[in-house]
Amino acid sequence: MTDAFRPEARAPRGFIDKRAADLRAERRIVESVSAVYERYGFERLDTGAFEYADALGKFLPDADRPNEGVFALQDDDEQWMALRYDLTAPLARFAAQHWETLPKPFRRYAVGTVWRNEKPGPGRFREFVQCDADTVGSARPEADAEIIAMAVEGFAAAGLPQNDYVLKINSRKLLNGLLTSAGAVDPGQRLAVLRAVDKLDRLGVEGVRLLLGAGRRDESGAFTRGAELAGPAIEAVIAFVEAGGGARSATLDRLAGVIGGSAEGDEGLEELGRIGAALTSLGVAEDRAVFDPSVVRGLEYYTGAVFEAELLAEILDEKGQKVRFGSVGGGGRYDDLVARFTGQPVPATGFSFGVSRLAAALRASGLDHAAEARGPVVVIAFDAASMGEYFAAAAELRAAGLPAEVYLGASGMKAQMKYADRRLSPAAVILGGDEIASGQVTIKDLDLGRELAAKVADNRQWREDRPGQLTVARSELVAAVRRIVEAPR
RNA sequence: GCCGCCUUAGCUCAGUUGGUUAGAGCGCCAGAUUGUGGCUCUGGAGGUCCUCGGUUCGAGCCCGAGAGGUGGUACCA
Repeated sequence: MTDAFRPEARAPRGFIDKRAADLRAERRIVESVSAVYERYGFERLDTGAFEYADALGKFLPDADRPNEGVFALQDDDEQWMALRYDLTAPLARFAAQHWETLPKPFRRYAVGTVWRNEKPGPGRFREFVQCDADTVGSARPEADAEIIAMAVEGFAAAGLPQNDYVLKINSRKLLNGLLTSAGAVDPGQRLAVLRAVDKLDRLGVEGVRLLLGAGRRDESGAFTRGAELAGPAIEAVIAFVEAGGGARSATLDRLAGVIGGSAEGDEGLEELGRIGAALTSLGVAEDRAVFDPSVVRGLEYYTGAVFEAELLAEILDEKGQKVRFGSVGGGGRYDDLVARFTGQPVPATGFSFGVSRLAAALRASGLDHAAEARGPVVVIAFDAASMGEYFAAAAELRAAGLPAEVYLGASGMKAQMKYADRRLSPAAVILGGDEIASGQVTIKDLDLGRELAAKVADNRQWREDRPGQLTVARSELVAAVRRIVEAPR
């Protein structure tokens, strides 16, 4: 027995345990965002956690395992399945599968857990919750505008103060036009330029300039290769990324000056113009949704407008260090995703709330006003012979809608009071021999007691005062407890 | 993946040039208080000093390798 195997009690990294308070915060976000989506006429869709790996587009032609980044396993028919890494790819699969019978455009929202097999960080998990809305089957820029408006409304509904978030909007078409006019034709070089542009907020203009040219060495000594653009081309790209800021129409005017002329760029400008007009009609404030030419987003499937939601409030960790949470939501237009399955191009656009990251950020920034989860009313258990009395009292409270439980541990009364205190119970119900004999019940208001205790230093007096305690007729139990539970704290 | 830093009690950490039985604060449990959560006092439990190997009479401390964590960077569909 001495050599018995003892597993270490720990969760895999990036997988976190969420307790009542965390879950309440997440649920509050999900419920408010879902309500916004439904108000805009989106219907809910749930799909399974697993998809075939090829449906996720995560199958390397030469590898016998799906690519890094997903959690994959082989079914008993040897097909590779993978846990979904977002809610968009499953939607594309669903839309392709049911395209003939769906009402089009198909407007759906989805709430669900997604999994990514990558290195975790602050606010970055390997299992997290997203809340998506997508319109499949509309190429109108107004569809994008509506998605953006919902995102802005969603953040407000989730409880973020007006000035703590912003939605940044850009278009892949602008970026493509820029790349062409900058003379970047090689796909690898185009990719390098996009990645450099994406880092503007983190590295600043000088860092981006280095990455567009020869490359950059960071403070840890690691070297990142640059895009090797020529000098004038670098300045053109810099002028482009710096054209953001201010009112939407002003940004568009500046961008037109920088990249006007290329066919794709002009197309992007026209679409952004229509998105801007629609945002104004929808009542989206100029400073909540802005055009920002440095937004790139992931590199794979976006084909037009791209959106990214950013928290503006500075967030400090327990040690007072600044924490970078990254974007708390993003999306864009992906016109080719459904075509992967059907061969027919289907225009689509959507946005995804990073619910878990947003909850973590709210928590870290103290914006999470949710009260700590209250425990139930605790019925103190004195002796086994009277268990019936305790359970009857708990049942009465429950029937009246008041959460209640009988203490089921083995400890004495003192420990039971401590237990109720730790559970943040509003009240303890004391049904000892004396009370039962006299047809009464003693109820202790734990909040009130806590308050009164602050003024009492002497232990004897504290014990004799029994602060916050009252004894009533047994028949008054529910009414008396209700008064305590419903009293304003 | 690459670079840096870190790893001692549940948590935060101290631990002298390598030298008996590895400590503190907080937390936890119990008692003072036969039926009362706070405060105070007293007592108690709790440790493969990350792992493996090496050097040494002797290693928490020195050396090597590995693992885990963390920060940056890369990637992020």
